[in-house]
Amino acid sequence: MKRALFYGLAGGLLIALLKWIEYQHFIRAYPSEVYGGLLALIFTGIGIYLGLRWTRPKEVVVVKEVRVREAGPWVLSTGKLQELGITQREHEVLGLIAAGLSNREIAGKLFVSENTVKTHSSRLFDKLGVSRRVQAVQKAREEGLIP
Amino acid sequence: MKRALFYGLAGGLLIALLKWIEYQHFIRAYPSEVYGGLLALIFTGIGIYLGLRWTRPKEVVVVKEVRVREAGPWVLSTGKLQELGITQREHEVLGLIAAGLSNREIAGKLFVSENTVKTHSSRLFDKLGVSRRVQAVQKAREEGLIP
DNA sequence: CCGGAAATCACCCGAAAGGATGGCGACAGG
DNA sequence: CCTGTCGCCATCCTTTCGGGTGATTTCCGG
Repeated sequence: MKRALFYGLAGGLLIALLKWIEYQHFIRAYPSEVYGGLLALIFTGIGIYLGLRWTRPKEVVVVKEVRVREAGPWVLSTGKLQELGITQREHEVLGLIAAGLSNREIAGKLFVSENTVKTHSSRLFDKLGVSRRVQAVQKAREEGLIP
Repeated sequence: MKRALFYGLAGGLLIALLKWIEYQHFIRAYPSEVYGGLLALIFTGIGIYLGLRWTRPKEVVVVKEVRVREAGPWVLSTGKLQELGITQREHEVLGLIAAGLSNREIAGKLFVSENTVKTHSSRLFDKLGVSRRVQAVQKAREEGLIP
């Protein structure tokens, strides 16, 4: 729905723009240059957006130094995750919260909106039974959800 | 897989469409439209490529594992404390922050006002070179200021 | 094909946290 | 005595968080 609107608008704008240019006789003076250049720019932008959007599912792994105690390379407690009903995305957000990132930074890193990060973290806090991020990090560490 | 099929089909359809258009001599009637469409397609592709190219490095999988021999029952790094110029009170506040307490709770526990806690934590963040409490906890743990 | 889980996004609101500045009393060392 | 450090408190302002509600899209399994 939203996408349709977006494309509709973009298309409308494009057409209007072209019309205007046509009226300015630019199109007759530099037909392919102006027209093509604009198209190229606009669609390059759209391409970047689409590329980022559709390839998102590629695994996003955070560069992180894992400090291991001699007990071994730390193992994620998958059981706890399921027991608490924590989804991958939530777990991902948890990791970034523990890394000290703000919601906005997390949103940037995951290519989603800040609102999304907030819902994720809210649900996360719920499932962990905490109400602040520092507590969440503490709890998660205890439960073996993060290194 | 499903997506690949979809794109394949879409591509096929597009080509067929273009062929049909060509056949209808549309190319002669509306050259700019066809030209623009092609440009759009091409630059969308280029955009996708560029978008991926420039953002890819950010999600390269680099799991750096640093083995550290952290044997004993943890010892406070007094040196670091002095080096950073952290006072006892600030260190005390740091501990409570790491315990997941809010400024108000810390104030209650230390019998001081919330404002005082805030100045302490502010200075603490300054000395630790961070700006959020989760970061402070993380940093402090790295430096051996808290268990 | 339907229903539910998961992920996404939006908007609102109130509380918490953080930054900047300034003031005040105590106490130590030059 | 003067200066510096520390601890304490306040006020103002901005940003960040957290909670609540509702909606859409995608995908999976029955």
